[in-house]
Amino acid sequence: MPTSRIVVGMSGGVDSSVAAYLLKQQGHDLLGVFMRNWEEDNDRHCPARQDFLDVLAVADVIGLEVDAVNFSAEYRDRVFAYFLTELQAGRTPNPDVLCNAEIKFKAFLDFALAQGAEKIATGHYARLDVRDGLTRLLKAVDQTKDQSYFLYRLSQHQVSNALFPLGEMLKTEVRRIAHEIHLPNAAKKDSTGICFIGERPFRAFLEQYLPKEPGVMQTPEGRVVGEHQGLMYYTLGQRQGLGIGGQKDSNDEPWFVAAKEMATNTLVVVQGHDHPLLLSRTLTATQLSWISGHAPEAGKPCAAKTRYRQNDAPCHVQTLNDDTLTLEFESPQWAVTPGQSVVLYDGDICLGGGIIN
RNA sequence: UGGGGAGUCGCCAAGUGGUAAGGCAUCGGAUUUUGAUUCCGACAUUCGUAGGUUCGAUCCCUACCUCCCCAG
Repeated sequence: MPTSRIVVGMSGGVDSSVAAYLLKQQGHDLLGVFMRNWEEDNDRHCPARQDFLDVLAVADVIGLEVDAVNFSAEYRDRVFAYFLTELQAGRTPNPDVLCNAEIKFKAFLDFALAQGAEKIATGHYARLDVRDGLTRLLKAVDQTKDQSYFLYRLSQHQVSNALFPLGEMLKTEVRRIAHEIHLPNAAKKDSTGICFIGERPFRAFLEQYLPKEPGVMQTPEGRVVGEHQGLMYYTLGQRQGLGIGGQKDSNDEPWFVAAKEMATNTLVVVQGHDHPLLLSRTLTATQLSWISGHAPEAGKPCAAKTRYRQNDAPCHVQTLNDDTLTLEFESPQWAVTPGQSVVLYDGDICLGGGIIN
């Protein structure tokens, strides 16, 4: 196998560490780069520091040259600003989708190419398959870890310059390798939370940027059952945090967010997981992006995820033009939420998708 | 003020003499590169207060406090 100059993005977690190790084994000219993309005015817990130390420790074990870059300004301007704007509009954005399109596979890719790299690599669980000059994005072999959902917005240029060494592997194998070669972070817990920002109390964090705006929670019939702290703090289908206790003359079921009425600052809540207002058979999406190179044909059966880590649901494209897509599902989908991404698949092939309206 | 009813965990709610169900909420954990959803676990030595009856009371009796309804 011909060796080439590759820059691998390293987060300090096991996945990117093992990805780096595998590339190193293949004999590539490898540079590991840590991205620090979030600066906090007064950060108490600074996991980024520990993460970078982990990267250094891993690099030491596998014999890797490392560097660090900081795209905080880009992240703030291109990802976080959008995140806040969407929330203010009452929608539920997925910042990680944008983070991939704007930071990891744009700012970072540009940086790597400028360093003379041929490709960048990451620890994403997804596969790439080049065919007829087109790079196809496929689901990971480990279906439980598949992250193609987060990558659907990449362009052919972006994806054709990427490598995903873990796409064919199971997470359990990755952990095993990490232990076998004695990586210091072999047992490190998988990271969760918004990428680069991390896990933190969501409401308290957002209050720093979006002031509270309390209003009422009411049923579709108009009965007031509580008070909310601001519509931007809630997402459709949310159960936790509503604080609605037992009601007189009511059943025992929990309450869920069914809708946000921005005009009246009202949170509409319904009782029961299977309430009809939580289900929808169709959706429309805009800001379409087709990683497969072209839009799917209308009427052709495919499958779609309306939220990460959901099973693909059988559906077909009803109508489609350059900027709007309508989908119809075979069975109603739960809590289809504006701002989230809908991603279409043809089997293992990720076709692309858009932002739900 | 007179008559009636009710006071059990933050909320709803069983229990009505034998030593406090359940649900919601909440908290903790698992899962998870989006705030979820889902799953698991924790959660009233105490039943408005003070006495009394009883071997034993949340459950019976008395007084008081509070709330609701109807009269006025």
